[in-house]
Amino acid sequence: MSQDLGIVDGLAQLSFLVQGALAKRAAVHDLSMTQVRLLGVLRDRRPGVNQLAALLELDKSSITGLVDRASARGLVTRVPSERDRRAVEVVLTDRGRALAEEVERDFGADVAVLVGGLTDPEQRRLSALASRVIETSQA
Amino acid sequence: MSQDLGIVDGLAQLSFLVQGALAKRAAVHDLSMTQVRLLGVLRDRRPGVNQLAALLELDKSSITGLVDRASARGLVTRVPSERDRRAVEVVLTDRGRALAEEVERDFGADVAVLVGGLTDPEQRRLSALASRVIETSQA
DNA sequence: TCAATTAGTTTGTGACACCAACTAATGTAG
DNA sequence: CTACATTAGTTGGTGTCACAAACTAATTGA
Repeated sequence: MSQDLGIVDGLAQLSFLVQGALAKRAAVHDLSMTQVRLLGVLRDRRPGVNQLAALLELDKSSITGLVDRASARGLVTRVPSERDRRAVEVVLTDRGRALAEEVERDFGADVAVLVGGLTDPEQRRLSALASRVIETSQA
Repeated sequence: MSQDLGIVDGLAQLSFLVQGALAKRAAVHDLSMTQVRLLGVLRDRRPGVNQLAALLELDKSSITGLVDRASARGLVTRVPSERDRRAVEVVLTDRGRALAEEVERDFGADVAVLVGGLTDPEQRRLSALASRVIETSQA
């Protein structure tokens, strides 16, 4: 049964599965993948526009519209920086935080289903291997 | 060191890593993620527009422009169906196939680097686990 | 045979990506 | 203490890509 796809196709297809699940959960709340990443990144940071551009690997001009739309929905706000009158800090609102947490919960349920065919030890092994790969990439 | 992120964050972050690598390799050739998926899907199929929409989970009206642009670059062609004069078959050209293979090779190199921190048996285990998850999702 | 269905395109709207050019504030060299 | 360069962020222009609704043309079926 379990036709091994090889590491390249396996990881590629798995990534499409996972991203697809996340995108669908996000779409329920009219969030694009980029919006999800924005909310995710803001959970533990209050970056300026330029830092945000670096974090999301986008052009800074793309950030303006992204934050505009999220801000129009009350998910984030622009707080003027104290030390630099040119700069702003982009900050998650309570509403934005709540929405991020909701999407995260829903997505977690999807992942549970996805890996439901694996035994608990296998799930732990997969989690550990994924973590190792991520860790490597950060070095 | 190896802080386990848990299965949810682990798979999510891994999927962003993998998709990011693929997107960058594709961007070198001015291919969007959707174009890559189009080329990938056409490797072993010659679907009509509606089937393509189902495969890519897009609206059929989105397919028209997608195929238009790929066709303008000589990557795919529209072949009129023999049996149904309304229908077309979207087919990969030699150029499209060559490009798809090139992107696949480049991306394969990225994956090799990504999992380079794992031993060979670990890589096989990861590949097997990924394959199992994918297989489950197809049932 | 003729109404309903199906295949695909067109039109219009919006999100989102880029680049280049811009304003305003900050930094720094002389 | 200016004057110039740099930095933060926005604006405007272009193109891709997604959707929905309306359309044309061919096919099906009652």
